[in-house]
Amino acid sequence: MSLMLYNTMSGKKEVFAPLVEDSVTMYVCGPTVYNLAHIGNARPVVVFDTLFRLLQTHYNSVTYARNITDVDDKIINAAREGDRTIASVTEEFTAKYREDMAQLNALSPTLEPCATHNIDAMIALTRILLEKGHAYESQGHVLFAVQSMEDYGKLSRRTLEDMLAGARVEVAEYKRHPGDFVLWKPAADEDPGWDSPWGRGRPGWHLECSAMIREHLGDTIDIHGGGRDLIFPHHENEIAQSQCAHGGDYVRYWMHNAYLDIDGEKMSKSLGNFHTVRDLLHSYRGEVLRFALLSAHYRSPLNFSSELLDQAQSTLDSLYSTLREVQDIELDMEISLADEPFYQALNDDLNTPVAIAEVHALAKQLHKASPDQRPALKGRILAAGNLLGILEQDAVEWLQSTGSSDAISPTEIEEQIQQRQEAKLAKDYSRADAIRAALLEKGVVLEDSREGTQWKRRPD
RNA sequence: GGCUCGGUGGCAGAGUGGUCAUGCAGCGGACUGCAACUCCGUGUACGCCGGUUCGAUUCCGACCCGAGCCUCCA
Repeated sequence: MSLMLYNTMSGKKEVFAPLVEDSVTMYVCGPTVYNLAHIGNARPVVVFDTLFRLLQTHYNSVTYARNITDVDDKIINAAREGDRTIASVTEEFTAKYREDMAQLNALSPTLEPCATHNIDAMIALTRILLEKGHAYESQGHVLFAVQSMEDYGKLSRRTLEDMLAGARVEVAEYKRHPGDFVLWKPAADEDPGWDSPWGRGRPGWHLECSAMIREHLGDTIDIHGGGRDLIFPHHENEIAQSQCAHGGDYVRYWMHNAYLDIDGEKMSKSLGNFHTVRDLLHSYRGEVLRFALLSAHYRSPLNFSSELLDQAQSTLDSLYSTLREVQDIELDMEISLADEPFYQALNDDLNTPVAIAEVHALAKQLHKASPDQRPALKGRILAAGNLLGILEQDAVEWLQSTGSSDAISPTEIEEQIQQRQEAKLAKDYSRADAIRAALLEKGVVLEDSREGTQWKRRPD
């Protein structure tokens, strides 16, 4: 089964094949650690985590790097405003970022390089670009000269002329061409900085990724991912830096996820529809957020809303209910992934909506299955869940756990169920119904079956 | 203005030149003491106008609407 991926560079789906047999390198642009991650930041994390899982079914070695940008104007500002040190800001938000992403069932990347630990590599790369005539010094800055590159703009499909035509920003006077971008800039004494051949300064944003990729993954990597907005200028400039510094291909497959809308509008602080992952986790479990993010194809815009999250919650509840039916059944994991429709969907450019539809199809089959078919179906559903990063929790726990500490306890619930059972046996249905209604009032739903009564909590 | 990309049923969201996405919600039925769960059934959905075609939501063109990028925003 071959994996098809849409490559932004070609604008087409392509058969994926790594440069080195059985070994894949993937890099995804990570956070600038100056505040909490919002739900939009979570989309690439969940998307590329799913790809990471999928790649591991194909290849023995998958190296996935996600950087931490821990030097940046915004960090400096955040530190200044909060009257705290740079390190305390970056440490706090790096830790919180990792916690939040773990809540979304995102596996840890293989590598998480920090910008500040790779300054030497950035200086080295800048030096090469200067030596090769692709960069120049000007007023303490080192700038990349876009005109020195033949095919600058090929990823975003724009020419230098297009960019000039669309320019709406004042051009800094130290630039030779308006499109030139900073590789190294001078640092004020009170700001973080490193000694370099061009004085004390710090790296430009684009330089970080180029340098860290080269340092940790090599001159050519297989997959580079991130949000659409990074295509220009960030990824375009990475290509310029890396390709001009050492020739050859920099990235073989470029992948970009679409944006999230909130209630049909762009997410922004001024519209008041800005949701941090941490905030949403107060109301929804991480798996619900993940499922919602996977409910649309990664290249389509997704309209994010509380309704979407409620739907995701209901859908997961129902899938977990299905799994609860077979919780005591031994599972059969001897499945042939290549034959699985959900696997085929994922291999078609990570078509998660179709993969999810296939999980529903399996759940439906499971409800109707004879006892001897159930272990295999359970195994197939869990295998799909494993790739999607969902359905990995204990079903009973999922259905019965609660966020609030003042909720009715399981012991009490069991007692009530017992009393209702007695009432039912005595044909005292009004009492039985009263008990059921009282439990429902407390968010507990009863489900009777021949084997007895089961319960679950429903969200408020 | 330039460059990209979209507009699918109440909501979310796949996909396709010619019977079906799928889920959530709704409605009807079965099951149930009644419910819940589950099952069965149920929606003249593809922005607008032309064109190509035996046939278009799917291809082509115009139009309307929306989004992203245009120097550090996933």
